Amino acid sequence: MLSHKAKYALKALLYLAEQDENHISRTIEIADGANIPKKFLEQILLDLKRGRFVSSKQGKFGGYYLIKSKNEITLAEIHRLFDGAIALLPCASLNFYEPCSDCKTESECSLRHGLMLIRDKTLKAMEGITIASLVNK
Amino acid sequence: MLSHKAKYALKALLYLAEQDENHISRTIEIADGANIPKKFLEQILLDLKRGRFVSSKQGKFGGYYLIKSKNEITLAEIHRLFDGAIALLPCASLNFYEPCSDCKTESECSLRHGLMLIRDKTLKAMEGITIASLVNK
DNA sequence: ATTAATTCTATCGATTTACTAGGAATTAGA
DNA sequence: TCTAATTCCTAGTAAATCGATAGAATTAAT
Repeated sequence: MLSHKAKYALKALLYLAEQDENHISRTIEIADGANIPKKFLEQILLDLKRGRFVSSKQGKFGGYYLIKSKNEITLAEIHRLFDGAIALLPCASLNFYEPCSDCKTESECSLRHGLMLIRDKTLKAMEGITIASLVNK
Repeated sequence: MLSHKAKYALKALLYLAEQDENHISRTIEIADGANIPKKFLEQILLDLKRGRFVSSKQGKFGGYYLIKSKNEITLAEIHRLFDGAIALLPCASLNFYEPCSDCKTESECSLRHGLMLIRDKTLKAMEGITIASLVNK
């Protein structure tokens, strides 16, 4: 399941994607528009900024705007940024790989092979969902 | 990601699937064989029993054994039993459906449609992974 | 009865989650 | 330069969840 953070991030990005080019959205505006607790959203937007999905203008009349094309922001990326690995176990993960601590024979985790199949399919599906694909759905 | 419980459950089922027909496995035997904390495994086996994947014989010479064919136990079922919904949000779930609380227009959650596509693909993949398919991998 | 096993209930500590609070830093306009 | 509006940053917190443990009750074979 997605965390609230990830869900809110998607909704915030969706909100930003729906605005006119060059429009700068204040946090409060996004919070109201997408029904997200404002202070919580602040943190999320900062995370999205660190992840280079959005950028911001500070001070009066400041706010946030997309810096990545809505066609290029995928569910997979947002999942990784907020909720980490897409694979079901660390030993089956590409970006968050860690060996199993409880597998007797390191390289022969009985679950790994099957879970890597799942990961590949899930990942492909998640890369197919972009912010653009969600707009006006 | 899978919880430890779900992971241990899969490993326990795998262990049981590898035993001779009619063999009854004690908890301690499974725990040692699959490297699972014994007391924790107890709970997991009880959950698996409630889920009708295994059954048990009590008392001396008691233990656990599979009552469902290893071809019919899928990753999807184990995920649902221990970790709940396979979908990324409750509003996109088949078995654990709940409406979003933060979506303005109930039936028009902006994420729902995309997440249902993911769910369908992930579910299909997870239903393809059975205990039998994992044995000797 | 004794022994060895499952079953059941309760609890614990640590971590994570979902927020909230308060204020510092930054910017623009009056 | 002052003020208002905004982002940015650091803590803190209540609740839930997770991973695991403890111990007593129950059951069955000998």
